[in-house]
Amino acid sequence: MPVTIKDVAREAGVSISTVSKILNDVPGISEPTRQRVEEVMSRLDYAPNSRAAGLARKSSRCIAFLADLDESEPYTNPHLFDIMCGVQEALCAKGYSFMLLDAMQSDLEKMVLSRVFDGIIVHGGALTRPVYQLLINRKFPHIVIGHPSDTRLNWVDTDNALGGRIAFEHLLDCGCRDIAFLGALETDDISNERLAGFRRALSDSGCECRSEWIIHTDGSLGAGREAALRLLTGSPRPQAVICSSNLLAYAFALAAGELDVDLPGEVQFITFDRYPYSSLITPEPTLVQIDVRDMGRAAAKQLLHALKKPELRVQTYTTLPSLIAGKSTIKRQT
Amino acid sequence: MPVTIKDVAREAGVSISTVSKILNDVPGISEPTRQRVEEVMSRLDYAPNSRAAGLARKSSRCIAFLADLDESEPYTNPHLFDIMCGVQEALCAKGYSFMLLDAMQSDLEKMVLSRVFDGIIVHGGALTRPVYQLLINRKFPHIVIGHPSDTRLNWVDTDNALGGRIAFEHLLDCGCRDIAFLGALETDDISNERLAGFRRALSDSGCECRSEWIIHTDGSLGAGREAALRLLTGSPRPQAVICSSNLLAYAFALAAGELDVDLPGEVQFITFDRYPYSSLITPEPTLVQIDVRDMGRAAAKQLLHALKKPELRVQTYTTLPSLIAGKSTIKRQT
DNA sequence: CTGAAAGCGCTTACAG
DNA sequence: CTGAAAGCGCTTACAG
Repeated sequence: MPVTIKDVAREAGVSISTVSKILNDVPGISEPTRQRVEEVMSRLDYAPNSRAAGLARKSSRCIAFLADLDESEPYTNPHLFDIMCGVQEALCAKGYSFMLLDAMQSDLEKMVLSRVFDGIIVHGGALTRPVYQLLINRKFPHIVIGHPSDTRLNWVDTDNALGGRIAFEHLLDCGCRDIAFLGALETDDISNERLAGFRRALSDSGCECRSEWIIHTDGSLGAGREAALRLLTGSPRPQAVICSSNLLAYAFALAAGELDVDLPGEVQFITFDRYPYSSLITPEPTLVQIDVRDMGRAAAKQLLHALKKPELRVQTYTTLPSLIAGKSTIKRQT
Repeated sequence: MPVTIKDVAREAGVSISTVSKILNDVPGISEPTRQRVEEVMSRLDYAPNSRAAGLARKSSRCIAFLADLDESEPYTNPHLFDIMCGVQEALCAKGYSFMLLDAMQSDLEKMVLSRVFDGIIVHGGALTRPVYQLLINRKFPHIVIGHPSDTRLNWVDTDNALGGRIAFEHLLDCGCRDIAFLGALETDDISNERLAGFRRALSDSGCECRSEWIIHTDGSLGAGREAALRLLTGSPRPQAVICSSNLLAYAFALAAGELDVDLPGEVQFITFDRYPYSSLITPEPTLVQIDVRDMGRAAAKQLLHALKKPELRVQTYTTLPSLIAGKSTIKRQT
């Protein structure tokens, strides 16, 4: 039988109201009383029952995180885990707890109706039609991670287009003007946004955009290598290549090695994200890094904020991408 | 104002006791009553308030998962995420929810006292002294993932020694008798257990164990490559190498490539785990795979079981390792 | 088979 | 500054 608020009250010679007020930092308690009660609480190892408090308070101080937890996910998408960690961290700092839900498995509607959590953060990959309906119809507090097409939802995202621009501008700084883009599938949103940012920056700066230097692959190692071989043996050859993913950068470096093309002496390259493969790439790649953990933190903070002001609209890019200089780019002599 | 059990009772013309019994599948309700009440529940979109139910029932139906959520963790340890997914899956299937806790951040003792969750699964890396004390002193329901040195705790783990044995036996089947082991730090438990299993199997089968073929590295790419170069240029040269990690296997294949050693024609190799790097290794490695997601499931089930029988001791290896044949091993002509 | 009542352990007006 | 009381929304003996 755990110790309850009654035990504390009795032991301290006060009412349970007083104990409760001290627990919740309600002002208007005399200092001697507060001290006495706090002494008793710690002596008895008292902590308030969270369910009872939640019932009375009508809030669980718990936020759910909904994601696809496929078999393959942990290995192919470490970023998802990192986002989660960021969310967890920011919630914990505010006294909230973090509940993980699998999109495929959980009866989300029932959990929402049961008020198991006060709000939900939905990873873009798990935003199915029913989830969408639920959020809209029940006006349930939420943040989507990843820019959804429907603007009635609240969301945060990383600015991939800006990432593409930053990659371009760095190469420009290095003296490159003939720049190719090695991308993934045309249906890959992230790759496309990076490409779009690159293109816009390209035209802003008055550089020429050769269509044969914009390449879409299926994102695989094999396809990346072949595309890289074509780029490197084509004429004219670009001075630099933006690889839209880590794996494509790996493929690119592999192809350059086969052709004995010196990186970055003859051709420079840049990619995105430090993981999972950049540590295996030679030369160590310069990359545009996005702190997705920080985006997770931002999502959590925004959601907690929205809990107070339900009418608040959150639709924003968080956490600017930053450049991490490696050895795959270098200032060219002019 | 959400709909409550009272609303359902009124609308169905029964008492709240009756509704509650139907909710909890308590036997002794007439079929017509049950049907009427269930119709009302679904018409009103009713789901019982989980906090109120938990308060009355004195259980949260929630299990915590404690892990180190370092910045680097998501990228260096995808297995942790996979274990979590397994735990989540098994809990969800039993109507429990999954709460994620960071070892560095959360006030675990307070949460335990507040009865936020009914039990906890502790990832080995997060089993610090205070956590240990808490579990023992409060007799709190728990499962540790990874074999702790103190036997008063409940735990599950994978059988890494068996993995080492399986790797060895496969190579033996392929006709190799001169087998080296390329390991990580001498303080790396997993690597050591694999090594121990290998050694035992080696002596069981009467093969010779050359001490210069047991190599400890710091587990890095560079150290792995150097050790591999030494092994491959040494005399006598082993017929096969067991690489205790994915990265070491990558390093080994790299070194063989540099020396133009044909894999698996001249030397065979085998490693553990499919991720994160095996897809980048040429030839595609044969590997001993451990389904850590399944271990997560097992941990969750054991913990739920232990909730009913607090005196139950769980100390067991779950989920046998299995061999996945690749192209880095091959039956030798004899 | 059904229901009235006590109780789970808190919070929050409200009165003093 | 402090406390009595109502209430949060369920479950669970217990009585009928």
